[in-house]
Amino acid sequence: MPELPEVEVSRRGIEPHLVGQTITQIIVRDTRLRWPVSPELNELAGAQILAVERRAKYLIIHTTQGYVIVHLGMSGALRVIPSATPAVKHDHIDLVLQSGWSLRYNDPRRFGCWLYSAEHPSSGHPLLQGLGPEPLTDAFTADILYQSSRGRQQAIKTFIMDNHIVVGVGNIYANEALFKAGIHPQRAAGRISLKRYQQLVPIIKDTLTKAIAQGGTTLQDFTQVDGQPGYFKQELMVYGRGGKMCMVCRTRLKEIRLGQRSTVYCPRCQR
DNA sequence: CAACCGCCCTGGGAGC
DNA sequence: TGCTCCCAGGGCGGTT
Repeated sequence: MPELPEVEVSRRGIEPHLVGQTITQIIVRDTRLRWPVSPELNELAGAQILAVERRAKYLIIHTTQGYVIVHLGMSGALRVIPSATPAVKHDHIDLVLQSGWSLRYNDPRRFGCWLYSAEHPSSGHPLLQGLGPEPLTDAFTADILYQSSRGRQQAIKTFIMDNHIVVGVGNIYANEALFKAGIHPQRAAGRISLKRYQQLVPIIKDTLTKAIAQGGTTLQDFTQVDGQPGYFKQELMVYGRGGKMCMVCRTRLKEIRLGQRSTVYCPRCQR
């Protein structure tokens, strides 16, 4: 399940294969993604790819004829493969390149999207409006979290997963970061001190950075663009370990549901 | 506005 | 072995 690290790993994987290439053809085998695949994509044949950017969990492919917004949803994966490679089940879209290679999108659950935007989507596209800061930039600070949380009763876990507050922190990394910071996931965001936010913010950055370096977290679906799994799963301290022993204090980890999401924490280490 | 909940979807695992 | 049920969850949109 792609969160920010997995999307960034995908971006880094596809970028060198895409930038400078001319698109010779777009093959859309199934238009039924989260929203119907933009028909305008068919007109990108002949366009040259200028850059592959990431904003939150969106990838933005810059071309000489507009922009493509790609979201991997829950189960989307991008691979770069020789163009003649036969398509398998759930291979919904190919971006065929002049190099003889294609960018191929596979998405069993079809929660992802491929949308066309004539203008850069950061300036006006509804999907990218109102997003919070990127967690791996200097714009994401303890002060921001502290200020925007004052007066809020919302649990800290759903608070840091809210894209209006900070983007890209999904369920896996929210669980992991709160464990490392020793913060109980149900604690009201508005009742956490600046000092604790000053501990939490570097931990979030560190967790995401480390996950990127490991190639992301592979649970079922995610693979890097060469098909290799990510290795961050080995680093997980709480996610997917409900009922097992805390790796730090050997207390049994608790599992609850918070905002419809499975939440695992150590009742002793996290207060 | 804050907070919550339903929904979209398929594969995989558990249970019978 | 094969069926049914349930769960995974990002993020939009609707409701309280």
